[in-house]
Amino acid sequence: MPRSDAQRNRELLLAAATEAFREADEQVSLEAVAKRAGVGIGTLYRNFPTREDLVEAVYLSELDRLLASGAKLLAAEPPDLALRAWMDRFVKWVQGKQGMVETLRAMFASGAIVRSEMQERLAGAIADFLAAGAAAGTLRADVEAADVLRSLIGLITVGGASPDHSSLDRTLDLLLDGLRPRPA
Amino acid sequence: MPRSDAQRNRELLLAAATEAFREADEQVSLEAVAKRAGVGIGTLYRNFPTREDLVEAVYLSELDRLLASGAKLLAAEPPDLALRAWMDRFVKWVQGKQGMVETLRAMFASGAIVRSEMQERLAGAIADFLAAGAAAGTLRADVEAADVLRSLIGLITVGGASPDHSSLDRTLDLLLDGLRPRPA
DNA sequence: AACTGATACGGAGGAGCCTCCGCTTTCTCC
DNA sequence: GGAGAAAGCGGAGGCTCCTCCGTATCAGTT
Repeated sequence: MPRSDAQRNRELLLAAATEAFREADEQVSLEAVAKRAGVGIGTLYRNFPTREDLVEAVYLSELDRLLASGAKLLAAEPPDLALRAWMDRFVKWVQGKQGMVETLRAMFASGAIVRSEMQERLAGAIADFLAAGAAAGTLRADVEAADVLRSLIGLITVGGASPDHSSLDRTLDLLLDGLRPRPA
Repeated sequence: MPRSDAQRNRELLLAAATEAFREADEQVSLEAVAKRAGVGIGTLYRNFPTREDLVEAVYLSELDRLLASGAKLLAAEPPDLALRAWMDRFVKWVQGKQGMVETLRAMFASGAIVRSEMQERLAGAIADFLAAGAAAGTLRADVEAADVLRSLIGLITVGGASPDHSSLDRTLDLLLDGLRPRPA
C-alpha cells in the first residue's frame, strides 16, 4: 500500500495532466504540469519516469471507447470491412490528440507502446477481427495480431504527419490487401 | 555565390558532423559538433536549421550506394524478390546508423524525409522495382512508389526499435503480399 | 505522544536546444 | 586600396529536460 501523500499526489498529477493536455494544442511542458498539480517536478518524474508513461496513463481510460467501438463494428459488418473501418477510427483517435500527438508518435516510433498495457489491449482487439475474418474466409489465418498492430502504428506514424489523408488511406488499403487470403 | 567564409564553415561543419556521427553510438550534441568544427552554434543552425537537415546532408552521399545496389538486384532477380531483398538492405542501412538512428527515426516519423531529396531518390528506386514487377506480372501496377516508401519507412520506424528482427520481417512480407496482383 | 526507520518530496543544477542580435568579415564599387 | 553595405558570425540567454540528494512527512512501535 502506497503512502497516502504519494497516492494523492499521483492523482493530482494525473488530473493536471489531463487538463493540460486537453487545453494545449502543442507540446506541454512537464514542469508546467507539475506546477499545475502543485507538486515538485521531482514528484512528477517519480510517478511517471518518462513523458510517455504520463501520456499512457492519461489516455488509458479513453482507450476503452475505441475498443468498444471495435466490437460493435465486428458485430455489424463482415470482419474485413469492419477491421478496415476500425483502422480509420484508430487513426482519427490518434490524430484527435492535439497537444500530445508528437509524444504519441514518439511512443509508437520508439516501441514504448509495444510493451505497454495499451498495446496488449489493442492487439487483443485486432485478434478478434482476425479470428472472425479467418472463420469467414476473408482474412488470412496465419497472421499475428501484434504484427498487424505494428504495421498499423507504423503507417500512422509516418502518414499521420501529413495533412493529406489520401496517402494514409491508400497505405492502409495496402495493408488490408496483404491480410487477405492468398490463392494457392 | 555565397561568401567564402560561409562556404568554408559549411564544409567544416559537414566534416565534423560526419566524424561525430561515426564515432558516437548515441545521440550527438549539436553544440559538440559546432565546437568540433570550430564554429559557433549559431553558425551551425544557420547552415542546418534542424538536426534533420544536418543528418540528411551527411548521409545523402551514402545513399548512392544503396540505390546502386537496388539496380543490381533488379538486374539479377525477378522484380518482386529483388524488391524484397532491397527492403532488407534498406533496413540494414538505417540500422547501421548508430549515433543517429533516433534522428533518422524522427525524420521518418515527422515526415521530414517525405519532402526531401532523399525521399525523391528512394521513391525513384522503388518505382523502378514496381515498373519491372508490373511488366512481369508479379507486382501490381496500380500502386504509387511514394506510398510504398511511406509504408516501408513506417514499418522500419516501429519495427526497427526492437532487437527482434523476425517481426519486422513478417510485416515486410505482409507489405509485399499487399503489392502482389490480386486475382479478379 | 514520542520515536524512528522508511518513504516520498521538491527544487537546484547540469546539459542540450534554439533564437536573437550586436559585432566582425567579406565583397563590391569607386 | 578604401569606404560602405551586405552577409555572416557566435555566444549569451531563455527554455525544457531529467537527475540527484538533503529535507520533510508518514506510519507503525513502544
